[in-house]
Amino acid sequence: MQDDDIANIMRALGHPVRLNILRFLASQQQQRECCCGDVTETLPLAQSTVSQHIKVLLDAGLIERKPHGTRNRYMIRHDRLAELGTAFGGLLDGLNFQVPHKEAEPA
Amino acid sequence: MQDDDIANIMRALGHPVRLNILRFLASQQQQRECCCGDVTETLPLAQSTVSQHIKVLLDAGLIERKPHGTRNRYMIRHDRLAELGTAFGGLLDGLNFQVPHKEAEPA
DNA sequence: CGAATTAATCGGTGAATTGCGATGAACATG
DNA sequence: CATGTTCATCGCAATTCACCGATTAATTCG
Repeated sequence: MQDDDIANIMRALGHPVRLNILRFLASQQQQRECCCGDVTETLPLAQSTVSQHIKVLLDAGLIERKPHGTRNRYMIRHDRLAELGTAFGGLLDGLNFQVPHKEAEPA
Repeated sequence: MQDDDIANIMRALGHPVRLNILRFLASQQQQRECCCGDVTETLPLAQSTVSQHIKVLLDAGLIERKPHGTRNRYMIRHDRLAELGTAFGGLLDGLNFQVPHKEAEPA
């Protein structure tokens, strides 16, 4: 992964609302897939604003959209999270620090 | 670490120039401590711009300043990188939701 | 003290981000 | 076909970001 890619992803993660969205998607996706409205309900923001944040996460490749009827279902891209983990580990390694690697199986 | 803190640090890491600065500091600090001018030489940016980027990294707690004569020496805060590694690992863990064990259901 | 060095900070510009309400496309259903 | 639902997208305003040159504070040294 290039510096630009890493920086892009970092910027996508650089907003509390987007962290919340990611965590919400992660917590719900055991049972169901969430659409934009589901996310909006959990936040004190307008639908259009949430949609924008979702777009940022989409562009960063952290989530994917799956159209389903009149609504779009969003899900976390675990493959990309794995990539990110590796890249981030590499970054920290490069800064002369060993990453504490927990071995979590990406379901 | 709070979401806001994580988001702040992510935003600080969300610019290629700042990644370069961090890596440069890391690469040089084996031999010497670097001042703002040293960093500026390695980048196609004005001194004031580099100083701004350094300030962002300072505010995020990723580096520290040590005044030394007429110049300031900057060094990476490995303690904070360790914290960040832990927090980031926790974040990814939270997003890579664990699939419950098949036999783990309470009878 | 005066001159030089270093680098933070100020002021300005243009672009990007964050938020909103409103609009419109896509789809399901009566 | 008309209606309702969902939600991406389009302005729009306010704020922040990235960059620059110029200035200024602090320090060293002659």
